[in-house]
This record gives sequence, C-alpha cells and structure tokens, in this order.
Amino acid sequence: MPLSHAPLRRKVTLIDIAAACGVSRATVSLVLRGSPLVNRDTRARVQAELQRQGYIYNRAAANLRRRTTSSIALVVNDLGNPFFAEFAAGVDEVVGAAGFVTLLGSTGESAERQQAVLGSLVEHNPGGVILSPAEGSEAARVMDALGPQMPLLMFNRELEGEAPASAPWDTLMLDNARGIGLATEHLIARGHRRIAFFGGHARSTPGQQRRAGFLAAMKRAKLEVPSGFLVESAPNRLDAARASAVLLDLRTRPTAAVCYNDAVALGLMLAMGRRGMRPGRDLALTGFDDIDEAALASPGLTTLATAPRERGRQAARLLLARLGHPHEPGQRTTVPVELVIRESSCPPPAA
Amino acid sequence: MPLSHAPLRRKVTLIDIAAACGVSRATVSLVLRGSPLVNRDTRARVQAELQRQGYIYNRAAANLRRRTTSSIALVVNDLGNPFFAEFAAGVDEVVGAAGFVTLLGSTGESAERQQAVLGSLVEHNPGGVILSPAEGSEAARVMDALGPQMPLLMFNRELEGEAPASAPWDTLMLDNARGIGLATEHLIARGHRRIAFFGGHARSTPGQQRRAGFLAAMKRAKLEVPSGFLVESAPNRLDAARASAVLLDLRTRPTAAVCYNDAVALGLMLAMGRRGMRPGRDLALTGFDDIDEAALASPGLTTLATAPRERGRQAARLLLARLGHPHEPGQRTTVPVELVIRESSCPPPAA
DNA sequence: CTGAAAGCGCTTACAG
DNA sequence: CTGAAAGCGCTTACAG
Repeated sequence: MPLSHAPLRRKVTLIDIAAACGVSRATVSLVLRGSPLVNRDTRARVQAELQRQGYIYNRAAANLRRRTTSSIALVVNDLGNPFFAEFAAGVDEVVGAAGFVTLLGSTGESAERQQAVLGSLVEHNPGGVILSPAEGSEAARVMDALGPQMPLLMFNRELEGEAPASAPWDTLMLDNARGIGLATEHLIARGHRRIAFFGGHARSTPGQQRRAGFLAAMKRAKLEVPSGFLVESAPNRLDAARASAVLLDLRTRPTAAVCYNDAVALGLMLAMGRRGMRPGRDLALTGFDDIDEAALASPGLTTLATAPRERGRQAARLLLARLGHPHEPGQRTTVPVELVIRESSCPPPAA
Repeated sequence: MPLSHAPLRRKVTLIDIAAACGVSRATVSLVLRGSPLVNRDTRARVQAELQRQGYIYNRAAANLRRRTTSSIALVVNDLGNPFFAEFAAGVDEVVGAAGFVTLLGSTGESAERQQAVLGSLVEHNPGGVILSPAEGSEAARVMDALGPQMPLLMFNRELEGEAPASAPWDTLMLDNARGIGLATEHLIARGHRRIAFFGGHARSTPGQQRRAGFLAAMKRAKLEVPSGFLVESAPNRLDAARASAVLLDLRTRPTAAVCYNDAVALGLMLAMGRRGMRPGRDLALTGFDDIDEAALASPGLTTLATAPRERGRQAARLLLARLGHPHEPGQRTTVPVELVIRESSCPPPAA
C-alpha cells in the first residue's frame, strides 16, 4: 500500500483568496459553486481574485468533506485491442460530460494484474467501476477488492462464480449467440452445408455464447458439425494463423468457417494466403466485431458490427444511472449486433 | 465547476479499526504504511481487523494531509486511433507500476474540448500531465489551464506559440523528418524519380516535419517535386481516399507516393482499388506508424515503425522522473523510427 | 448576505 | 512502542 508519491508545490487555496478579498473562506466557497447567496459585487471581486492568483479547485478536498466522488474507474483487459480502445473512448466521453473523471486501468488479460489494478483504483474512491474482466477472473476476488458497496458494471464477459446476492452487479453484454446465429444462417442461405466454427477460447463467456449460437443455428438447419469442425485458438490473429493448420489439414474440409472474431478470421486468411488458397473462394468465412480492417481486407470480410464506442457510452450511462440507486437489483442489458455483409468473403461453395 | 457528484455510502475508516482493536488511529496508520515501529502483536491484530472489516484505504485523504499526489493525467487527441491507444496502454503500464493511477482524458482533436478536459483533470490534482495535443492548441491556453507549476510532457506534437521561459515542458517526439527521409531514399534506391508526398495536414507538427524530411531527401537526390505532388488530407483513411483523386487525376502521375501515415496510405490504396489500379504495381507507396493493418494489407505496406506502446512507457518514465526535479530545464527527447520494408508495396517503377 | 466553528479521513510531529 | 492534538483544503450548518 505505501508507495512513492510526489510532493506538491505550494498552491493557492481558498484562504489566500479570502484574505486578499477581505472575506471569509465560506464566502469564497459559495462563489466557487455559483451560489446565489453572494452579493454581486463580492462575487465579482472574488472571481477576479481567483483568476488573478490562478486558483485551482481542489476537488479531492471537496469530495472528502462532502463525502462525494467525481471519478469512475474503467478497467479493460487490453487497451491495445481497438475494440476496447473504442469502448474506452466512449466511456470517457460520457463520463467526462457528466463532470466525472475516468481512472484508467489495463490488465493485459491477467487476473493477477487485474486484482492489483482494482486494489489501487478503489483507493482513489471512484463512484463506480466499469470492468471488462480478464479471462478467468473470479467473482469472489473482484468483490474482495471492491467491497460489497461499489457500483459495478460488467462489460462483455461474465466473471467466474456467482454474484453474491447482496451485491449484484449490472451487466452489458453483446448478443453473441444471436449474432453468430445470423452469420451462420447467412452462410447456410448461400448454400454452405459443411461449416466450421473457428477460433476463440471455448470456455470464455463470449466463446461459449458464440459456439452455442453456431451450434443452435446448425441444428435448426439440421446440419451436422463433425468434431473436427470446432477449432480453438487464442482470440488474436497470430495464434489463429497457427491454429488454422488444424482446420485446413482436415481430409474433408469445411466449405465455410464462422470465425470467433475478425482478428481470428484475418489470421485464418493469412494462413490460407500462405498456402496459396484464396480466402472467400476456397473457404468462405465470417468474422465478428467489424474492426476497420474487416472492410479493408481482401476479400472484404462479412462480419458482425458491435459499435464499441457506442457500447462504451452506454456502459457509462448505465453506471452513472446506478450511482443514484445503489440498492436496486442488478440489471442485465444485452445489445444486438448487426450483420455486415461483404459478399466477397462468403460466396456460395465452389462445387 | 460545480457538477453533479454521487454520494458515498458509509465506509470503514481508521477510527473503526482503531476502536475495534483498542488502539489509536495513529497506530493503525503506522500499520497501514508498514512502519517498523509497531509491535508485532499489535500489527497482526490490526491487520486482521482491517481484513475483517473490509477496510479500504482513502488515498485522497492521505494525499491531502501529506500534500502528495498519486495520479498522472493522460490526455490524448484520439483514443480510437490505435497509435494513441497503444501509447495509452504503455503509459498506464508504467504509471500503474509506480503506484500511481492514470486519469484519462480524450479530446477528439478539439482544442475546445481539450481545454475543458485539462480544467477538469487538473482539479484532481495529478502529479503531472502527459499531453498529446489536439491540432491547433495553443501554449498560452494550456498553461492557463494547468498553471505554471504542473510538470508537463508533450508527446508527438508541439503546441502553437512559445513555452514561457518560467515553465518549460518536456517533449517526446518522433524523428519524423529522418523517418520520412528513409522511406523516400528507399523509393529512390528502387529507381523511382517522380515521387509525391501524400496526405496529412501541412501545418501540423508532424505534417511539417514529414514534408520537410521528404523534400530534403528529394533535394539530396537532386529530384524535382512538381507542385501537384504535394497533396493534403485529414490524417485518416476516409479523407485520404477522397483526396486521392487529386493525385490520381494528374496528367503526369508520380510512380510512387510517400504517405503521411498508414491510414492515409490505406485510403489511397482503397481509392486505387476502386479505379482498378493495383497498389504497388501501378503506384508504389510507403506509410508511417506500422499499424497492424500495414502488414496485413495486400500488398503489405512498407512503413516506419514507431513502437507506440514503448513510446508510452518512455513518456511515463520521463514524466515520473521530472516529478522529483520540477525546476530543472525542459528536456527534449527525439526517438528514431525504423523503416519496415515490405517489398510488395514498392517495386521499381513499371517502365 | 457574511463569518466562526466543526469535520471529512488521513498523517505528522511531539510527548510519554 | 503508543496516544493526543493539530492540520491538509475544502463545505456545511448555524448565527448574526
């Protein structure tokens, strides 16, 4: 807990302003917060003096006295991922507009680091926490770091283990199952019958949901999914390129692959290119996220748009709304994702 | 200044722990900060009680009393841009490891919003500010928001106007001119003679530097740059695609284009594709930044790597070092960028 | 309309 | 080794 911290230079305080104007600190405080109780003349004199001395409001002191807070903690598993960067931008936009400040934490997908980050952030007394948890992080540990009272909004993934009944959190989740269902149905409608699900970790929340959506859509169409047609990878391009071999080496290859996300789809395309296969023509595929590259890749990638910046705004709004009502039951929000069709990545099967 | 803020729930404080253990607050405080002065037994009892009651340290109160700070403000012009997202991730990594917390602000490239963001952040009393300024932001206004005492590190761009002698800031800049010089020389070495500089705003700091680097390299090679060979655009893909027409409609086209950055290069490639031109073959090009897409695009894009995450770490280290020495003169750091050659984007000219 | 006093949750000399 | 008192920079009743 005790860490090195920097000393502060001497600052202008209310006392300096009050002394210069010949009024009390209380009066200056009232001016600062725009109270109508103060005489116009006095107000003008005080404001001029604030300006002149370069006074900077010490919100920490005010928060301490008023028992309020003016920050929101945002903890994401990977800021380097454009999806989460956009999400963070959306959060900060709304948080800032509400007069709060965003405390940032990035966990690099490590549950250990997440624990340390939460412990550090919570000491700064945020009004609430928006958490996109690292893989494998547990409800009990998170609650341990945050305490039972902290308003908490979970984004994108669930924690492992149960939410304590006493401290339900809010959630904002993408409708992964339905989204992947749309992609799968699109491929089926184009004539594909042998379809694989490629990439992602099977046990992560979105992984489970996306696989489930895929399997359900296949079942509805009465299509079989051979066991080799479910291939795992880390949810990034590099590992996906590696894992592609498993899929591409099958004696009976699929004609199409529903991919866990765009990064994984791009990794698969990369691997195909290296083998002289043409993505789209030799294997149709779809992604998830609609990252910028999806439109740019060749062929353009059919994918599911999640509007991460808008999700960030939404998450911030949900959490800010919660601050006023700490004791109401946890609220679960699921947002639909939209199929973005780029024909070139999923033509009908060759033969 | 007065904005809505959320009320705090009743919290466990030092007083609760002290009362439960039958010791004074001072003793608990010493335990918290690991002082060796406390009796082993007392320490153990206090620690057990801290755990039992779920005590959360109030760092704001401690900072107030000790006149210290434990946060760093990070203000970027666009978090949605992967370059700045990576930079932010690097900053947060080092800031967090030093026991500080990152206060995030995103300005969306608006000098107005930047002013508001700085004003809000500074009230939270950060130890210093890392600023990647919005285009067109002025030194005087920034100093006005931050006060003369605030340690400040400028990243990537300069402010307009002079730094006051009393308050020099540190800078961390990319060696734009030299980087673009490398790219230009590479194209020249491959046999190109008619080379354009494409995209970016001519008056932004990096825009000026990159153009200057291009012109200097052309001059060294005694090559002419017709006036139509300098084309401006916003530094993003969309506007670059629009601006491409100016370049591609020239009666005497260049055989190669040195692009302001990767986004702009990708926009140019997009526009070429729409006209049935093949990037690389019909017009060689280079980028700047080495974003992920540069490797993935087809053809792969020759570009300049800036290692934004490492730049973020470096910025945080520079600022943290400055905290201990507030009065030493401002320090200017320029880091080299590295040419990443992907042959396919810049073959020799066709004829 | 303005001021004197108390207090938010900590830490820091200073006694003992 | 532990406790009583003062104070960081604000705000909030309460008097006047």
